[in-house]
Amino acid sequence: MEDVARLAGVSRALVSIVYRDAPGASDATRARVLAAGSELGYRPDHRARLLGRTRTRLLGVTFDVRAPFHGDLVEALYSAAEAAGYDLTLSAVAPSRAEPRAVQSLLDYRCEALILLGPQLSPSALSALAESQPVVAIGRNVRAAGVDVVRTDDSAGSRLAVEHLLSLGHTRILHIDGGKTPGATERRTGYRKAMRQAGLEPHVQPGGRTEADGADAAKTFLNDPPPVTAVTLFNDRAAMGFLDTIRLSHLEIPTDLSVVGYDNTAIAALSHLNLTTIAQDTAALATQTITTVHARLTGTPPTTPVVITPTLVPRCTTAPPR
Amino acid sequence: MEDVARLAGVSRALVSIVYRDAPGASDATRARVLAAGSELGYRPDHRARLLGRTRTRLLGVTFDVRAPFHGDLVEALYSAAEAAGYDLTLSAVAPSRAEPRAVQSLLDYRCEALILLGPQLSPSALSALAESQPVVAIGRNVRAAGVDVVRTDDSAGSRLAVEHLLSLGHTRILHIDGGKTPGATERRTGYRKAMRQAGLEPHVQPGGRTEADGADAAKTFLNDPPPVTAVTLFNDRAAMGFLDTIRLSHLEIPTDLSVVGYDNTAIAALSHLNLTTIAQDTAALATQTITTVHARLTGTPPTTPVVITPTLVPRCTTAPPR
DNA sequence: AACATCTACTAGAGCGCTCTAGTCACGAGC
DNA sequence: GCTCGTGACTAGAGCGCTCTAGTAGATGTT
Repeated sequence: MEDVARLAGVSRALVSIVYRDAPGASDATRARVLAAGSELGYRPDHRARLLGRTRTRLLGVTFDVRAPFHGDLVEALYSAAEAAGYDLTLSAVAPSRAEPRAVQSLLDYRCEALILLGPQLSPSALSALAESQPVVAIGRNVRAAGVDVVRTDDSAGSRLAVEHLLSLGHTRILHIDGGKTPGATERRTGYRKAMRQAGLEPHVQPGGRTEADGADAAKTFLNDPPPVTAVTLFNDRAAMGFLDTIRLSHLEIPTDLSVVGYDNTAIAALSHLNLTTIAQDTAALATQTITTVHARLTGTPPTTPVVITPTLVPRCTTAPPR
Repeated sequence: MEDVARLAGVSRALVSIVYRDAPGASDATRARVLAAGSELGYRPDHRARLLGRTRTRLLGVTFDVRAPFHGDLVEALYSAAEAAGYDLTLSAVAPSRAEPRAVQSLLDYRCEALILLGPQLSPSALSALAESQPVVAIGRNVRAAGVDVVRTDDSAGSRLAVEHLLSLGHTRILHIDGGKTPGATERRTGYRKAMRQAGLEPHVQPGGRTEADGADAAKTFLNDPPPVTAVTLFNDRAAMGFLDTIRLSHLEIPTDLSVVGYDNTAIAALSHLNLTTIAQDTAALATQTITTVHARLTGTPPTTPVVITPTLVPRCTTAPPR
């Protein structure tokens, strides 16, 4: 910076002004400084820049490197953050890198706020984090003091799935749940409510959130087939594993069995899978998250939980029962 | 920091010493400072800490948020970096966030080096980046001045796949390639060489790197089935799309057709897919990458490309031809 | 007793920026 | 001619650390 200032024949402060696009420099000087800067290959040091400010405009995000849905969400968050003038720093959660570790590394970078995708931390751990900075949990309906929640209305999502199947003429519908995964409870109870409201008996089979869980569920299913004509699963990943295993049996999809996923991940849309699913509105989740964070940071206590309405994406794994 | 120093009755410098685990403080004082620190919830500001140092020990990583293999690699990189005393900062590449953008944001954070997973940038763009800091490309065999390469021996990987199929008795083997994806050329030519060496005629069908590409390839394949008994695909994702579509046809896997993937992603191992595949050694790729970066940063010019040998993971999608 | 050598600690500069509080020159207004 | 305002620019402190140089006191050495 010093060098740029010298080359342009101005003070360091003016270089700062020019690079911040702040008022207080004539067009001629501005051009001269920028020319000097690019000649020397100068780029302002982002960290030093933040050091002096109270506001860093840096948001920390934890995500699961293995969850395709998290990938979609991260992408949406980048756009939403940029639009609001925030910067994102990512920290991955993986089998060998637990969530507390991922969070700690974000804290070291003095993020202004923490955005946690489907956090598995206990409510008390989340509250403790929320004491030092705003914390937003996406996709998990957690009640923890000081923690804001932005999520999809999973109960409504399950209802959409059930109603879609009802409208096709199904009456015996099974739900294979997500176990303890964030959101699983809501999707399960949403299914139960929708079934009861239609005067039908709900049936829930334990499942999980990975392809392997879905495949296992399919084996259990095939082993002693319950008298159902349709299945709703916790998410697309599980649905994928389920479908793959079912295809190896004599059952035809959707003729013998209709299947509905959840999340509308990129994979569900693939022509060969063509999975009927419930779409979470990632763009809305992302912008609402940033809005919430911004409100917290600027002193206005935000009203959460923010609940986004999902939509049904009918594709080819659902049809009227035989 | 000031507050901690005051509470512990010492100078700021001593607090620094204690938190850096540097010599020069008595055990008693050390304990007192740490107690004061935790009472006040003090955590050193990572950014400010790096500011004064020439070495930041911060490595920037770009990865594709949609590629499961990148997820595996990121995880391995975290461990390798930590073991060598480096810190990682991630920057995602996504449809709405192109690679140059991801790289720029890393540069703003003054990373000591850039680690690019399967970069799509041109050699000249890569060289330009390498002028200001070390650049390592993982998984793409690119020749660009100053750019180090750490990759799997993809040619050997393809050979492994072909030899595995030969040993089962296959002679008519098709390769569905990865188009312009990094690594595709090596896998394609490796296949061709192995076939010719066995006195067989290579057959290559254009493909791609996503599930959709694999599914499309399967449609083309089924439309006018070539007289082959086995198929090797560019990667597991394409293999997955391919398999899903093939399963809808009359063809049985592996009885009528053997299929080999590439990458050994978590999905390939799932019981329902059970895909025979070529495993890239992510741990080795990661540690070699960190070693290379470290060598560059400490002045020793590293010898690259570093080429890691892949291994065959036989599972249930390959069998002797009918 | 005089000096060297440790250990435990502190003062203060410096990292690369931004920000506040100026200075200075020029022109407008009365 | 005097003030006042304004645009263009600068000096210097400060952000939260680390690092160098140095002090004070205890211990060892001859």
